[in-house]
Amino acid sequence: MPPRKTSENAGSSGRGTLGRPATISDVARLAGVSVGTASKALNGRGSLREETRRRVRSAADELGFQPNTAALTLNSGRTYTVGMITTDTIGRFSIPLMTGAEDSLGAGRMSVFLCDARDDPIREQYYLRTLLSRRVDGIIVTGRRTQARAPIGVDLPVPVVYAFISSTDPNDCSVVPDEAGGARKAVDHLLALGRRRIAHVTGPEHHHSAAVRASAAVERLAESGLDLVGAPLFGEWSEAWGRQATGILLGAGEEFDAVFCGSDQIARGVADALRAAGRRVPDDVALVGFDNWDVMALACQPPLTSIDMELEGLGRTAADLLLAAINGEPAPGRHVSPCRLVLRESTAVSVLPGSTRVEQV
Amino acid sequence: MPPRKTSENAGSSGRGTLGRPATISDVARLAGVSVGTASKALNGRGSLREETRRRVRSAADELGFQPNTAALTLNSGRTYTVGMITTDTIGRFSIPLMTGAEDSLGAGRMSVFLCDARDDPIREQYYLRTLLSRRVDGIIVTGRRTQARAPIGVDLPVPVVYAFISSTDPNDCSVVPDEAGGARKAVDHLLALGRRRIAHVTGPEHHHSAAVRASAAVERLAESGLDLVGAPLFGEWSEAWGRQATGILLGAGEEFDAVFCGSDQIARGVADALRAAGRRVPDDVALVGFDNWDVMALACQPPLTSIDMELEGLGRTAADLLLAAINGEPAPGRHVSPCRLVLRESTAVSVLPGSTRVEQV
DNA sequence: GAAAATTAGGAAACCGGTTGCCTTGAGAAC
DNA sequence: GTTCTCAAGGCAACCGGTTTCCTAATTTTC
Repeated sequence: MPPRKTSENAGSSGRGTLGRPATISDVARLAGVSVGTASKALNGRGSLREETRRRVRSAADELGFQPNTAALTLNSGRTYTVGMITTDTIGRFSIPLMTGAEDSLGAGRMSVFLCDARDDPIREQYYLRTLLSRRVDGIIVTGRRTQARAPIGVDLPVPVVYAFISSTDPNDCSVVPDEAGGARKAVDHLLALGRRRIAHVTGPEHHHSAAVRASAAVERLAESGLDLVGAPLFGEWSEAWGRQATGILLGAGEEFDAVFCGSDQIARGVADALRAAGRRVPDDVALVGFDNWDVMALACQPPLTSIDMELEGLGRTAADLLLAAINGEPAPGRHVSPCRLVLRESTAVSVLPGSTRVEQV
Repeated sequence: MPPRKTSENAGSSGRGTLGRPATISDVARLAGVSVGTASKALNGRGSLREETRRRVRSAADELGFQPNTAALTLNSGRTYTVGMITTDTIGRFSIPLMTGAEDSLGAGRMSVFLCDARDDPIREQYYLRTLLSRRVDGIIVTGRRTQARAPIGVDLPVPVVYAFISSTDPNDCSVVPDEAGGARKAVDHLLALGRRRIAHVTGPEHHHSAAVRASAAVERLAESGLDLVGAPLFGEWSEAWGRQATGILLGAGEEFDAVFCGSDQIARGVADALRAAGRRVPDDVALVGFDNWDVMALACQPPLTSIDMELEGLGRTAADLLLAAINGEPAPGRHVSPCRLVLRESTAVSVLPGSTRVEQV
């Protein structure tokens, strides 16, 4: 019985290295078995002689056979792919989140579709449709702000996990940093150092993170019967604002021995302005930042004690929750994950320059 | 003639919104036509009555039908997907590259697989196999350093474009910034300001970018019959090194009226140290950085003139070249794309504070 | 030596689309 | 009334795998 198509397989040369990738038919033909048998041999199914399996395997090796994922998807229904949508531009916060998520997913042999929606709802919906059309197994939604946002879609056919940002629908699964807890840790630390006159400089009042961190700080002080020095100074997330706010603090005449800042950039501005004004950090004024952004915290003079939101861990957690949901074990609700205090010279008088210590909390 | 499978479609409710996504069979059934006809109706093929097309389209809308990409892939051979491998961890340089690439690719209705190889050759090869198994239409390789690297694979069945980094194989397609040209622009600018005693502080001597930028600067000065003040100061890519190098320069006793720095971080360190030493920027010493990293350049006192490598444009170019190669028009070789000088106060005496001007070059 | 049990591997359906070819039916031409 | 034309749409092959079912050959059993 001659093979039906004699046209293409006249020469057996070069199929594996050149031209189109090898298919399982190529493997089967080379091994002298049927396609079904080849499939069984490669997947350890069916009942085959060991010698046959070996022959098929070596044929596959020779041709560099890699199963076509589209075909696998078509009859398993699974794509082993998840979509990751950053609702706003990929930036400093998204990177560790993505890295962490990619880490967990890669270990689970999942691939990641990257979508950058750039704060544009239309792009967001476009990407959502694209991902659904590609039948991703799940979706991770991230963003630059922790503030809750409207769900990206309702009744979606795949599980969705929100990372860093959260969904306004309490039944959605969100993973967020415990910013309030982080702020409390910062104040705790300053209090433990014996500082009692603590000021707070942070970002815009309408910014969720600024508001949460500020009120947590105030609350923690109140628990110790203390007040903030002045009101929280709301401004921008910039060094320039840090410098400016320091001027305001110094000009107000009220003494202060510590400043808790809403971001490392602000803290750095404060540090520069304090130094320019002749105040020593940490001797006269202890300083704590937020974000633990290495570029800022380490370049600051002196290096900055800061709160780390552990974004990479957050990304991993989000991915793990998504994998669980894909496997039929969803964990709806807000999952809050703790922040970590990172000690550096800006609060520790006796630490050697350049060293970094992490407090166990 | 009753339908063969009566089991599943007893109730017509909810198919579109719940359960598994609608297939073209669902659409065909609802519209009362065959699957083939439904396909033709939705794609504008074949010869059908307009009324039939409308009926099918509205059935598709009602069910929220999105064609299964795996099925499309299977018979077109194309996945409309490209892989993006960052050879080292996703970072500050990768982001604009990715954003730019994603921009061009998204416009071409391609999706992007993100792979973070973290400087690990094993991860790199793992991801490469994964991408090939998924039959991506092409691959973009990026990295943190511009230095040429060994090709990620040989005789790959899909086109590859290297962005920012380049391949040691001159037949591969690479897109790289013209760092030497950027350095020349920086020196040009300082010379145009009348500065003649220019120093250079930069990163590690063994780092490709540091070496290229330094020798281009020296060369440009030589063309004007000038020498650098002292030798290039090679160190680290950090603010601390910028401060330290400034100390060296000041201590050497040789006068200088400008410093060209290998990075914005270094430049910022230099600016801080100069100010601490009582030298005014730009009046006494003009300062040019490299990278145009907004966080550094804008927070610097005064804001920093810098060289922008236009990474987002680079990413777009890489994506465009990849798309061209996918469509059968490869453009092998190194493609060098120009840098841009961004003017700020650190070199421009009469510029209003806070404003940014871009020189046309 | 014949019937039963076991094993190895092939044939074909299926996943969800696309497309070439063929059939059907209606209107036009004679 | 019969043949020809052409539009409309159905049928089935195909893409590349997996899996179920079945057949053929071998071995076991009595």
